[in-house]
Amino acid sequence: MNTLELIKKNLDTFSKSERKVAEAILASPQTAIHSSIANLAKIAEVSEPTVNRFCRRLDTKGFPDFKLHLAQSLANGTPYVNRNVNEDDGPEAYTSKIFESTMACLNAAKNGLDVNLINRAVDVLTQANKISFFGLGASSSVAHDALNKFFRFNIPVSCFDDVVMQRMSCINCTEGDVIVLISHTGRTKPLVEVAQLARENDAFVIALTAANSPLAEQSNLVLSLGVPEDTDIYMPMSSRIAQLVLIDVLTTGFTLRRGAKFRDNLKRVKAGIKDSRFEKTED
Amino acid sequence: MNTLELIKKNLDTFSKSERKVAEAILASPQTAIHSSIANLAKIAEVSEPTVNRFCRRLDTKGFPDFKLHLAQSLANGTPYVNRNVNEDDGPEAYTSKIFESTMACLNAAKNGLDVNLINRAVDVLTQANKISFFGLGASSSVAHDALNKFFRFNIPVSCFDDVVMQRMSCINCTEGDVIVLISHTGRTKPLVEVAQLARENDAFVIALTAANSPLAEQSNLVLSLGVPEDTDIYMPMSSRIAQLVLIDVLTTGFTLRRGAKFRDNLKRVKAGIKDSRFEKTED
DNA sequence: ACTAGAAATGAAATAAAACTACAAAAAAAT
DNA sequence: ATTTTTTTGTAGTTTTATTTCATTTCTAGT
Repeated sequence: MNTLELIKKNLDTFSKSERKVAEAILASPQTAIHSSIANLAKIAEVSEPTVNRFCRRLDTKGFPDFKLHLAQSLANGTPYVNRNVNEDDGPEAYTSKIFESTMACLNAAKNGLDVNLINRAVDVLTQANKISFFGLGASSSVAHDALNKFFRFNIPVSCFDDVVMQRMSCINCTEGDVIVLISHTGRTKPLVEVAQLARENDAFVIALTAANSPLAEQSNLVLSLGVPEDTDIYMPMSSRIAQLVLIDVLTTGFTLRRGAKFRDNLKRVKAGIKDSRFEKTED
Repeated sequence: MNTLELIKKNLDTFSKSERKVAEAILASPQTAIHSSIANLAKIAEVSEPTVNRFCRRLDTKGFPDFKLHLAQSLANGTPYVNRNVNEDDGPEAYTSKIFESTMACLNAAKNGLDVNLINRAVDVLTQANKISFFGLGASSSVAHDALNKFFRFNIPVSCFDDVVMQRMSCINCTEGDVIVLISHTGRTKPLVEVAQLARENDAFVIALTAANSPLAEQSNLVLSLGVPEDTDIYMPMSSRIAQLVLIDVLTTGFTLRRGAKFRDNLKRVKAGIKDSRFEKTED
C-alpha cells in the first residue's frame, strides 16, 4: 500500500511526537526523502530516536528503509491526493486526477488478472473458426476496437452492438465459433440471453465482465477485471480502459501464438493503408 | 529518465570496475536498493569508492541518493525490461508488459498535455450548438466512445466513421458547430480534407492528433498527445488509450462546467437503463 | 489529589555507513 | 620504454543511523 496513504490512515494511532513526524512528512514528502534523520527530526521538532521509532512502526527496517518505501510511493504516479474529482476542481486538477486514477485502475486490473485464463482465452481464439465481439452501450466501442484489431489478422471476425443482430448471429453459430461478450457489470439482460443462445448453439463464450455476475455464469470462460466500481461515478471510464487494454493483451497473445508468418500479414495491412496518408517529411 | 534504462544505455561509457557495479545492479535491482554500499561493493567485487563514483557518474549526490532514484524507477510500474513484447514472451510477460507500457504511456501523455488547451476545448464544447466526432479506422472506436459519453448530456451530438457521411455532415455545418477529429498520426488524407471542409463552413475544428501534422495545421485547436510512436508496433494500442482518457478528461470538464443541474441529467440516464439489468443481489 | 505503573521521549554513546584523500596499479600515449 | 593519464583500492575521516538508558509525561487506581 501507498506509504503516504498509510501514514494518513494511521495518523491517530501515533503518539504525540510521532504524529509530529507524520505531519512533517505529509507536509513535504519530497523534503523528507532528501533529509537525514537528524534533519527531519529538527523539522518535526522531535528527537532522532522518535523518527526512528516512527519508521519502525510503519513496518520498515529503519529510517533509510523508510525513505526507500516513501520514495517508491511518491514515484507511483498517484500522489496521495483523493483521486475522485470534486466540483471545484480546475482543469489542471481534474486532468491529473483522471489520468492518475486510470493508471491506478490499470495497475489494479493487472494485479487482479488470472494469467492462466488469458492463456486459455488466447488458445480458444487462435483455434476459432470465427470470432464475434458483442457489446452494448459503452461496451460497444470496446467491441468495435476488438474488431478493428482482429480484422487485421485476416480471419472471419464480426462485431455487433445491436441485440437483434447479436441474436441472429448466435442462431447461426456452430461449433468452433467463439463469441466474446463485453459488459462492465455483467448484468445487462439482453447480453446474458445472447450468451445463453450462443452456448445452446455450441459456440464458445468468452466474457469480459465482472466475476460472479449473471453473464459470467453463462460463459465458458470469464476474464474479470477487478476494477473498483466507484471509479466510474457517472459513466464507465477507467473500467472500460482496462477492458481495452485486456483486448490489447489478447491481440498480442494471438499474434505471438500465430508466429512470425502472421506478423507479416500485419505489416501488409499497414503498408496497405499507407497510400491514404500524407508522408512524413524528413526534418 | 528511468535510472535502470539510463544505466543500460550508458553501459559502455563506464570503466571496467564501474561496469561491474552496473551489471550487479541490473542483475538484481531489488538487492541493490536494499544493500549498503559495502555490500554492493562486495557483490560487484569492487571497492566501496568505486560504487560511490559510479553513483556520481549517474548524476546523483552519492550512494543513498542513487538508491532513492533507483527505488523510484523500480516503483514506476515499468520495470527496466524492454517494454516491447518479444517473440518468446509467455502470457505472464506480455500481459505485464502491455499493461505497464500503457501506464507509462498515459503518464507521458499526462505530462505532455497543455492544460490551457484542454480548458479552451471544454469552453468550446460547452458552447457548441452541435458536436460531431469523426475518426477513421482504429480511431473510429474512440469517436464512438466519445459519442456514447456526450450523448448522455442530452445535447445534439453525432459520430461518423465513414468519409462520405463525414463530408456530408460538414457541408451542413454552421457557425457554432464543433467538429472533433481523431487521428493518431494526423496524416490520414480524407480526414484532413474533412477538417478543411468543416472550417470552410464555419465549424470549429478540434483535433486529437499529433502536433505539427497536416491535420493539426487544418484545425482551430489541437490537443496533442506526446506519446512515443514506437509503443505501437503493429497497431495502435497505447496511443489510442491515451486518446480515450483524453476524451474522459474533456467529458469531465464538460460535466463540471455545466454544473450540478447537468449531473442530475446523468443520473436520470443511469436510472433509465436500470430496468434492462439484473439487480445485484445483496450478499 | 496523589502515586504506582506504564508509556513516551530525548541525551548520550555506540555502531554503521558513506565519503575523502591519497597512493598504488593499470592503461594509454608519446 | 617511459611518461602521463586514468582507474582503482586502502585507510582514515566524517556523517548518519541506531541503541541504551535515564528522564519526563501520561494513565489509572486509590
